[in-house]
Amino acid sequence: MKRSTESKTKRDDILEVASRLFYEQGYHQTGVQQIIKEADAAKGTFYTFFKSKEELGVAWLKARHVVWNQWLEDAVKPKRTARAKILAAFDFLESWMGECDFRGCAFLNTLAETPEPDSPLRKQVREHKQGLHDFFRSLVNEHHASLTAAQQEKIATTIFLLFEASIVHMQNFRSDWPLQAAKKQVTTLL
Amino acid sequence: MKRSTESKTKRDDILEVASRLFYEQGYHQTGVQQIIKEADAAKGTFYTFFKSKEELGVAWLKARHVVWNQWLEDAVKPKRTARAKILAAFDFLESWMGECDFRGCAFLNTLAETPEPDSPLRKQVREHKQGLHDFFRSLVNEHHASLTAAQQEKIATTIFLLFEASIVHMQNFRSDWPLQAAKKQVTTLL
Amino acid sequence: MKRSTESKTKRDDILEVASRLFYEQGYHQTGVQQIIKEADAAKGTFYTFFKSKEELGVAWLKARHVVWNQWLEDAVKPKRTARAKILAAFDFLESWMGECDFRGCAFLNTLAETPEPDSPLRKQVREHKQGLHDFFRSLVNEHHASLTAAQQEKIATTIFLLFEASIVHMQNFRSDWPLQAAKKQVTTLL
Amino acid sequence: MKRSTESKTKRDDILEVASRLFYEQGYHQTGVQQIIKEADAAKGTFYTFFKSKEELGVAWLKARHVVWNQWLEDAVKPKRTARAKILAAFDFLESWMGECDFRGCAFLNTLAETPEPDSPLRKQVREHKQGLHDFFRSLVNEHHASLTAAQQEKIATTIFLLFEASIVHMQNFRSDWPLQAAKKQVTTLL
DNA sequence: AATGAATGAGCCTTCATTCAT
DNA sequence: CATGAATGAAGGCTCATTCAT
Repeated sequence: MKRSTESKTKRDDILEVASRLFYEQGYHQTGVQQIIKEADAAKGTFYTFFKSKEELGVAWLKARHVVWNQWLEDAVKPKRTARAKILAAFDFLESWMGECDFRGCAFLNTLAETPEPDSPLRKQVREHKQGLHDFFRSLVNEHHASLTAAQQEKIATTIFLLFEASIVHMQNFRSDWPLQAAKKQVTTLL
Repeated sequence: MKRSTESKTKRDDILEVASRLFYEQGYHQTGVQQIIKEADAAKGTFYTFFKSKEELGVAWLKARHVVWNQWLEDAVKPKRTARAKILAAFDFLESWMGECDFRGCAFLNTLAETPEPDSPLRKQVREHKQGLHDFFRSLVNEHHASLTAAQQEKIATTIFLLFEASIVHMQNFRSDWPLQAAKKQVTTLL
Repeated sequence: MKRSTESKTKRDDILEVASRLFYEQGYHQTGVQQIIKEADAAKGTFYTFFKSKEELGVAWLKARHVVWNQWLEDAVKPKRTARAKILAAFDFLESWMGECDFRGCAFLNTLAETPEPDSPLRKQVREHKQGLHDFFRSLVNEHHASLTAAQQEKIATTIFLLFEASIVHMQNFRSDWPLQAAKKQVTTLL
Repeated sequence: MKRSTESKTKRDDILEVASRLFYEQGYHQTGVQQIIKEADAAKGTFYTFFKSKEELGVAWLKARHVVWNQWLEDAVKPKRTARAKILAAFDFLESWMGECDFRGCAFLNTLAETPEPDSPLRKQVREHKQGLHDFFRSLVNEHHASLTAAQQEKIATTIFLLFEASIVHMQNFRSDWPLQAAKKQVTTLL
């Protein structure tokens, strides 16, 4: 029996539960005990699969990276033009925030929780955000193909920053006005 | 012995030490034990002054609000025009980030660490950020006096969001390119 | 101004609050902090009047002794015969138990809480119960004047024990059936 | 290594030590720290086996219930008649009190220490005492088979109450006179 | 007479991790 | 693979008491 296709392993259970809890409660506020309890696993089982809590944290962010990017891609795929894709990214933000358990960006939250800049967790955060920045950059380059590289970069980064700050302040104020303002501004820039 | 004029009270010691540790390590990662140890205080002394760790957290953010706003005001005061004041705010960000122990924004970090939206900590965060938003709004209103309210609001919020995201990603990437891009964009908007 | 007649001293406040809390929560479960807080007194004030928590405990039991005996006497006084007085004592138990905050006998509870037999608290308990035993003894002697001393003693002690166990098990079962059974038995004995 | 047959588990150590300390010092006066120290266990080990101190308290009372009932049964078993069994119960009391560390009834002490009537601890107390009441009731019914139910009940409850108060006041006065008086009275009733 | 800062041991509980089975 | 007993430091907080003012 190949587990990968037919059934979920205990490792998957743990990762799944941890992902939910890390996101909802924060990485440091979530204990290994709670994770294994909700995943119905034993202490030892946990450490069979993960060398440490931090390694689980990294696995979480790696999986989250894939999942979140898929969400973004799914939202953007239907659109034809680069401009429409960028705006669709902001629309995605709106629908994401509509979820009942919106707690902002898992990566930014982890960044804030993790002082040590060289920690494995922080590396995942940087990689993920690098990727998002690149995402906007290539779309802007496509849309504003005639602009200079410096001009393109300014616009791409602006959009990236507006996107990021929208997430943060929707989390903060529990309202979508930051997103609406950002979207308007982005429209102007394109 | 009049403590108010001659010497620091133990309460001040505790708050001072806690402010440093909360900022450097995060609120939840910092234990009461570490605080009192570094403040050279007894357990009981802590709870003579603060009903709970959370209350200390609130005291920290309240003090931080005052201190940080003073930094901003000091940076902005020398400038005459509203436009110059806004740009000076971004310059302040640059010098702030230059500090060896830059760990981003205490308020945004606390936001990320604190899932419960109605927690006293989160209230402090909202108040502080509301104030910063207002700060940019009034300067934009002054500078762009002839624009419609809606246009003013869009610009003010954009600047606010760029400011915020700059902090977050300077913390994330440990580099000032987010700030430079933001500043360029803000210059364009004014 | 004589405080004793005109106004309550802080000492009285403390003793009054402590009496309530000791009875409701138990002696050991009640902290000095809670007492002074509810009595609106300072730490130092507490120790001005009471050398220690234990001394306050003794003061509480001494006062309780007086108050409780007064209750009993008030209940018994209207009756003319010794027999009626004894039965009135059991009736008093019934009305006492009817109080919303009935928590059994302060003295027996303190006995149970206090392992050290020679503690000042335990001494108060013994004195109080000695007095109650004497109370029943003299009434039985009066009622059964013609019996031998040994016979009198057996009856008096039986009544005393039934009285005591009634209190304990009304506290335990939160019902008055122990009292009703005891009263019936006592009626038979007289 | 099969623990169940060969050696005592740490859980047993903890429960055993706790049982002694809870009885000797009282439930609330005994800290988890002291228990694990005397049981030579780690903090975490304690909470591997018991969800909370209260749960340990309940486990203690449950075990005590079994043990104590066994003592009683052993004392009563040799006797043939119901009457003799009842008197043997009081004799058991006497030998029990002779133990050097007599501290009264664990259940009654816990009752006195625990204000909250619906606490799990209080439930154990009620169950245990219910059982003891039943014990006397069935013996009285057997002995006084010809009496009415009401008469039986009065006698059974009287005996139960005399039994209980004997324990309490042997603990209080550190003497067996309460027991002797109770026994004499019980003899009269049978 | 009264204040409240200061102490440090102790409260119950959770932490991340190891390891023998 | 999987279990769960075992560890000991640390979590936030309360305890009874002292003492300088």
